[in-house]
Amino acid sequence: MTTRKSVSKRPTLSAQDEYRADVAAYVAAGGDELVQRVITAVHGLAHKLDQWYARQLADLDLSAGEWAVLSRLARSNEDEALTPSQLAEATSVAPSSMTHRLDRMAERDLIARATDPDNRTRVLITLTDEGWATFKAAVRESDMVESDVLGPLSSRQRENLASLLEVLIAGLDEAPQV
Amino acid sequence: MTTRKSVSKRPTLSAQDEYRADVAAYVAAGGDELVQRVITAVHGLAHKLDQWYARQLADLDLSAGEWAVLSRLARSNEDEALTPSQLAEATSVAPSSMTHRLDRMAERDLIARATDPDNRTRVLITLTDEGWATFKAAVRESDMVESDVLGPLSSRQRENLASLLEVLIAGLDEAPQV
DNA sequence: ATCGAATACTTCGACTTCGAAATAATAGCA
DNA sequence: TGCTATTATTTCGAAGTCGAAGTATTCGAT
Repeated sequence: MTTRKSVSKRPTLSAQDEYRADVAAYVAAGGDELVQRVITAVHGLAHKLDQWYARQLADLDLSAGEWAVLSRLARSNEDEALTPSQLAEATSVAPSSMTHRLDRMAERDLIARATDPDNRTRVLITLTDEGWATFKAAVRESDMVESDVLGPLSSRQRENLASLLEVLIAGLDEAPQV
Repeated sequence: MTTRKSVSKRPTLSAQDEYRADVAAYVAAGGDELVQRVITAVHGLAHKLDQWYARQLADLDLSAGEWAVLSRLARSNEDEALTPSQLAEATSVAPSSMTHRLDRMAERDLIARATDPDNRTRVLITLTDEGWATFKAAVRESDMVESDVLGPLSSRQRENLASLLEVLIAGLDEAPQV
């Protein structure tokens, strides 16, 4: 009985093993080790979180793109209304795609369209009560997952991590066009 | 001269301002502040990096998805060949999408398809020399951008940041199905 | 006041992705 | 060996996204 090439073995690497293999490959190809550890970890985390969000948003019948619109509107509904173009820019999508996305969201009464009285070329988008409720529900659900992810860190470590990341965020504005 | 409703003002918020506004909105909606600071920063960084990658990859005529395939193959070409399904899983895409993606990549001689001699149901994908060269070129380009992003941190801080993130990565395997 | 350029959104055609059904080959069991 | 269940990939139709062209409104110069 020879073992006949164990091709069917596929143990599904753990997130940690995936991470290590990725870093190794990037370093082997000429990347700096410390840089690759940080960047690969950031991507791995973001990606994993995105997968979880997608599952939770599906419960609320929202796509990631729709969530992005809700989220962007939620953080500036009172003071300033946003136009479709601004939403497209903010959520990294083409203006034409935003038109359709807003169509669907208006159909479901999550947002409302109104032409700007001061400039009738413009359309102003606002969150409806329904939209607000959906936003808050999503945040509360997500916060639970996110708290779990940060579970292994103490309060002090979280503070430390947040500070380091915020330094990088601040630095993003330095050299905008790379 | 009245100021007549400054609607046309759109100063394009800095990455830092965007970050702060997002955190504020999530906290207002019921999220934990420290958690939201970390998570929002991770997402913001990943998103910004993705934008830069997209620009660089465009130079090499690669989509983000094609890069994902190249990258996954590059880190395990010697020991194990991968099937389309495994690549689909690894890059978070439907198997049917992978079929088309591999079609295009094979057309450009970045990858090669070969039926597994041990199980003719399977197709094994490998990187061609051209594929390898493209992978390495992309890594070297990306590493420059990434180094810039980490510029504001000292070596010691980078090490600290990497360690904290790696704790979180390790924790992802604990509670897989949320 | 009016013409032309600029701005903002939408419509259109092409392409990518998805999920489900179809196709092909293997593995296990009688 | 022959039959059935399983595994793996591809094909197909529906939906989302993109860039470009189209439409409507405003702004500025004459």
